Amino acid sequence: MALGKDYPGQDCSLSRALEMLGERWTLLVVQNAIYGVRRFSDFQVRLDIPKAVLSDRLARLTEGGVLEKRAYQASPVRYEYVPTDAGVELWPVVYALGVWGYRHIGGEPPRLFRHAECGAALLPSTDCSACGPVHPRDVEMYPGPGAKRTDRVSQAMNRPRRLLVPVELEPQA
Amino acid sequence: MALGKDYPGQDCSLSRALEMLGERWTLLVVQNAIYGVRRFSDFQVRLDIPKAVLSDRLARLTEGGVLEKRAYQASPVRYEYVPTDAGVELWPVVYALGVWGYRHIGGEPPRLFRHAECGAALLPSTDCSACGPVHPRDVEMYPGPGAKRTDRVSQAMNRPRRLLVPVELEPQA
DNA sequence: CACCGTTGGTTCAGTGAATGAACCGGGGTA
DNA sequence: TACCCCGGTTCATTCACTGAACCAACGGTG
Repeated sequence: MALGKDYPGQDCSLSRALEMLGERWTLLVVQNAIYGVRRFSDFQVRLDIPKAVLSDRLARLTEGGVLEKRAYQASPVRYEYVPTDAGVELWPVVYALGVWGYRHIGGEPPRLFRHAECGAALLPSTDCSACGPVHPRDVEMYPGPGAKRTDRVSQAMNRPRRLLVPVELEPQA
Repeated sequence: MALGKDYPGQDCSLSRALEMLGERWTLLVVQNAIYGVRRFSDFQVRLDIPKAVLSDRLARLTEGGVLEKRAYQASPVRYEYVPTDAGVELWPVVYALGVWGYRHIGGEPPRLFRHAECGAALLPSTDCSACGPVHPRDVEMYPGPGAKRTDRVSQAMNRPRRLLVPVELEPQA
């Protein structure tokens, strides 16, 4: 969406945010990063995203300070992409858009969220209905009736789990 | 972004929301509709958006139930686009993305927001720091240090005003 | 040693979408 | 009559997305 062609002349914070996040796939990558997806191949499996686009999006998000790229092993060197603080602060955006999609476009919710400390559901905002504002690390995600994907990464995410905790795959059968 | 090419196989509410809202310009159109912009030419002046794209976005948002198109006069027939309830519910999304853009990309905020009843600023969420959740119609917007646009529509929006109230232009000099 | 699998990519041709300029048509207004 | 406003449509060019093929480093297997 952006890539050299910005929203020219806009004085708006929203347009600046969309420069970074508004391209196709970008916000889905960020969402999955918050859900704990870390590795190139895991993003690819879960999103069915063309490799060239994923490569571009990860690079731009890294450059823009939303994700951090780091080697999690040497020889062979392998990379993971971890949300920065700025990335974690996109949780309200991702959640609000998801709630809107569920409410106004329909279908079953594929994932539900509750405050891990007290078990209460989140509001339409990311606040806990009992305790108020909740950091995403204290949010537990569990599968809802709309969960349909069967790839290995999605399966690993189908157990109740906290946000931001890295997804670990089962060793392959 | 979408237009026949969806996010195939995604079971996610976010991807469904992005089908409707994720194309270039779409969220900026929604934002301005919430700010009170109503007419084709006013969107165009404020956004510097190509007419063909604006036409497409307004049609898709109307079809998707985010905006309602209605004639505000006959002879000559003239149309306005007004946010539906579903459109108004995008206020938290628009606000959260704007806050993120301001915090993490920088620049001065072009607009500030306060709870009209009590005058207190909004939190990073759309809640009032004193009173809790606030409907957008009770939010007052006023220009911040980053307001730069000089077109007639932006000028008309530079007085403190409630969200959702239609922008009325001064008769031209 | 040859070969294969995994991870994390790049390259490239084809297709679809955005851009910006030109044009259009129904009414008012001078 | 001529001109302007509003709300568009059309079209050639440019740009981005897609999907398939390819690549390279390394480890493991026979």
